[in-house]
Amino acid sequence: MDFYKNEPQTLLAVDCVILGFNGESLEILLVKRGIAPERNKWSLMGGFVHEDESPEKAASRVLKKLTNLEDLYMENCGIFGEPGREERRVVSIVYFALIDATQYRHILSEEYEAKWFPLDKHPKLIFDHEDMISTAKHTLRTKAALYPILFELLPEKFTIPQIASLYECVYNIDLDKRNFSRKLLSSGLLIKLNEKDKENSRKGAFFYRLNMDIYKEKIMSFLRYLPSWSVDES
Amino acid sequence: MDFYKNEPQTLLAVDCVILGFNGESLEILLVKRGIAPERNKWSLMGGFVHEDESPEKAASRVLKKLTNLEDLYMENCGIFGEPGREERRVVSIVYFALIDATQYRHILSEEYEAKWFPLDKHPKLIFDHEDMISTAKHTLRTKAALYPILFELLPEKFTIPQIASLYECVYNIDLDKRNFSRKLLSSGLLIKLNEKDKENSRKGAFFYRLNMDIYKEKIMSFLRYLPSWSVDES
DNA sequence: AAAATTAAGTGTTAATTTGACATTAATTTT
DNA sequence: AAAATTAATGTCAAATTAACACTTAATTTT
Repeated sequence: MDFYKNEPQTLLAVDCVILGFNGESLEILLVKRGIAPERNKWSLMGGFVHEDESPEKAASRVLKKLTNLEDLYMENCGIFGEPGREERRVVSIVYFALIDATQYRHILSEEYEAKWFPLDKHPKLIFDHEDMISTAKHTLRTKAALYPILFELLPEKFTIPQIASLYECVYNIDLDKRNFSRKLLSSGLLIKLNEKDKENSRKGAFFYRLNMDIYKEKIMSFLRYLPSWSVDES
Repeated sequence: MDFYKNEPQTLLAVDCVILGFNGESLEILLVKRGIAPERNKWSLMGGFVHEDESPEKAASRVLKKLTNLEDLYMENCGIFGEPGREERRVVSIVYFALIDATQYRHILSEEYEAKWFPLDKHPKLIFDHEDMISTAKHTLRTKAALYPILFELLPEKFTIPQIASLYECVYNIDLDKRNFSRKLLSSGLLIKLNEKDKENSRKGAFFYRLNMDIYKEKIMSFLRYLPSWSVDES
């Protein structure tokens, strides 16, 4: 049986807001668009959803094609489907992806003309891609307020000053590093390594890595208006 | 010019997880499906996205058709597009909607066979609609941990015991009402009215309403790892 | 080689917030 | 009028936070 015969079909695309952190500031990976319309203009990396794949899968595929990376942290952060947002009706599902800064420099596929830009100072983009970035930023902030996802932007081994400046970037604030460090350490989320990062300071800062068990536990653990104990996560 | 000529098209649908609160527990509004396949089985209210509307618009339309309510609080909470989730390939965008319990009883459209069920004890649903409810619950919890959206489930005038039991429901916990009340009042979010709810207790509890200015201010104001002051929300 | 410099990391303390519990207050029912 | 019920306020010790000072480990300059 063939159902829904008279229902309208639509073009379905994904667009990726690919974010990285260079230790100083957030960056976004943009590409020069390869197809018409708006060919050769800067845009988010995107693509159409194939017939045999989910949108999420499509986003992974597109990301892999550009960066050669798999299993990136990725999350849906909006759906753009206003009629008229492109010449032809296309509903676009937007994902943001977080990439570890230290790996990405050399992995870009040759196939695309791609470039990292400062997140707050990038070229004009096609269609409503600027709005997509805005919602991605917002989702990132909301999510990172509850879940320790910003670690996805850092290498496996990172220092506390690194995390601090990452949080400062994302929320556009100044942190008291001393209090921040103490708070972070008391969470039990970090495991101290016997090794220092000498790149960024004379004294050098100890490397840490994530305690994945605690990482998973921490999810949903800081709910406002609620006592912090025992939230049933079913 | 006609772009994207050779790209595949797909059926795009919306499904709505409609939640209400009856003072005691959360409820979900389900409908008996009107079309094949799976006709006459219980399901989420849904519909196809028309050619001239955005998915969000489609969800509003579908919601209005069922409840006659407009401007409901509504939020995307997932995209279900695995090939094989239905007989035919359909990508479904899921929204959850929050409805004020005191209004909804008499507004249901005659056109649909719809019924409120306890959220934790509802009939089996078609396709992957159960999963949709799970993600809706999860999104609700995450969102409500940062934003005071649960008020959307209450009437304009509400009492503190009402909010407390709502939070108890959503997070499946017991609250110390005394501490909860103190915390809530100190947020400045509530404006005390000169009127009591006598329905639910002998003494009666004072009604409050939301201070919308503070409500908007509160957004993003309780960030873990960050000092609570001055988060630039641009 | 000593002194200056830089940024990391640890301490200290007062103020605030939280959690646990007790009491008082307003109303209806008996 | 007493009993029952639930709202609302109060108390206090413990925990957490914010603000600030100091020490430490290394490198660079003199």
